[in-house]
Amino acid sequence: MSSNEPLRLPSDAGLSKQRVVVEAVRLADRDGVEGLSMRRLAGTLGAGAMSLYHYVANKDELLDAMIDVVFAEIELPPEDVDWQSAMRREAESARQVLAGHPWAIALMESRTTPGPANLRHREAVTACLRRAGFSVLMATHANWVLNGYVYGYALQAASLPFDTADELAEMTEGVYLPQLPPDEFPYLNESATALLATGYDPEEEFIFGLELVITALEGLRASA
Amino acid sequence: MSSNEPLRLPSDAGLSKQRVVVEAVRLADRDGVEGLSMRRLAGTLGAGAMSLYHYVANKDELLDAMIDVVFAEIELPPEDVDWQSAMRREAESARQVLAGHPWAIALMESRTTPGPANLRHREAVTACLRRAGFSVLMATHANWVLNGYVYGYALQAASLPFDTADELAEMTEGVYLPQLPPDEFPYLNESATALLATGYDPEEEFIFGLELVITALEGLRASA
DNA sequence: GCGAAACTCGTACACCGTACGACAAACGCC
DNA sequence: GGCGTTTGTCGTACGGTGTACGAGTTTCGC
Repeated sequence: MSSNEPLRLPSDAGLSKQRVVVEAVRLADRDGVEGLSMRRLAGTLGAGAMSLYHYVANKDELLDAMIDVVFAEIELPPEDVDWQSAMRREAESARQVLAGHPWAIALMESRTTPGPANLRHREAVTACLRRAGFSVLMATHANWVLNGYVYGYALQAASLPFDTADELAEMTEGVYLPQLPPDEFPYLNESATALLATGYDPEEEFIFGLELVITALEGLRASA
Repeated sequence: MSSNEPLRLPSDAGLSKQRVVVEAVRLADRDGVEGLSMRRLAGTLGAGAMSLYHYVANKDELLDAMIDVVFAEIELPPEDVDWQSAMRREAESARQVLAGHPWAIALMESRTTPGPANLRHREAVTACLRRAGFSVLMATHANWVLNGYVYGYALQAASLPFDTADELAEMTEGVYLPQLPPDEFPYLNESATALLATGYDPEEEFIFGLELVITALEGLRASA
């Protein structure tokens, strides 16, 4: 290096916790969370590795902050519609966001302290349910079921190595079906074959389960 | 080290892929997956680190195998009962197993190729549903919903830093409630307070959602 | 008995998170 | 202006990681 001036990269305007975390999210989106190292992150920010520690206590705190950035991207349930529409919107938004940051799902397991965006989000969902007439207990149940379904769906979707229906068709034909001989896996074979013929839309699949859950919850809205 | 003989630890009877993977699971259960290193694993097996690579191509393959060991622990749905009872048993077993290996949930996201135990399991579940009268399409839907709920519940449960109702009460009173001032989080505060008063059983919570889903699916059993 | 295969593992390399402390720039205050 | 202090940067170093490589040993088939 030639001089002692900061040597900023193109879009650089000084570091900040915000900038560090956002860039970390971008890096994780591109290379996965296992490709995210303090040195590489610092590199893309045009800084030395140790400079990051001025904005983040350690890598764990960085990961926590990244998760909260992801939560902040999820739409809050709108307040001017019935609870079912509100939950649909919120859940679909969550699905999309988690699909865009697949690493976030795996990270959620190990980070135990919810960030501010997470809390704000839970508050808004709980508020929506309570105002719709759910009891405190039933709102807690509903929260568990809805979140469970959304996270679980995202987890399953993230572990599928394709994004589009075409890719799925290719994989099914070329990789999955050959692994499912009809004598050993008759039913899975049948499913895969049918799925190949019918086509398949992950968003539709999500909505199916979501409607199922929402409808079932509506039946319990007035219960204790 | 005094001599050139293998120097086996107590319960040692030679290495094998089985032994390596099972010990890895035990280590992950104790120290979490981030505490699982090839060197430490080799250490507990009384072997050199590089010896493991004779049974496992690399760490990723080890992780895949560990996941499949976990899947193998989950009960298959019994064949001699109605589909609802069978799914209840299977889901409850899955919940227990995943609660016992919390690291497995986070690992599932990144490992994209299902192991043999996983496949066998999916086959058995699909068989159960098909025999109960679900159409191919509806069985696929049901699989997604059920798995989604179970995984999502396990994910949420794993990210809670306590296991017993007592610990939860302590945490709620000492840590959570103080973070939920009534003016900023009125509804979460209300929930936490109620939860503290009523007590709380994670297994009951799980069963609530499970029954909800199973009942809703029963209504679609005869649909296309 | 001997060649080959199966198995073990010491060393080395590139990379990781981060403790420590040296350094420079910016700021508050006289 | 000067000058202490705080704020921010980062080079170096340490102990860890996964694993490539190859040398060593044991076991097995003939």
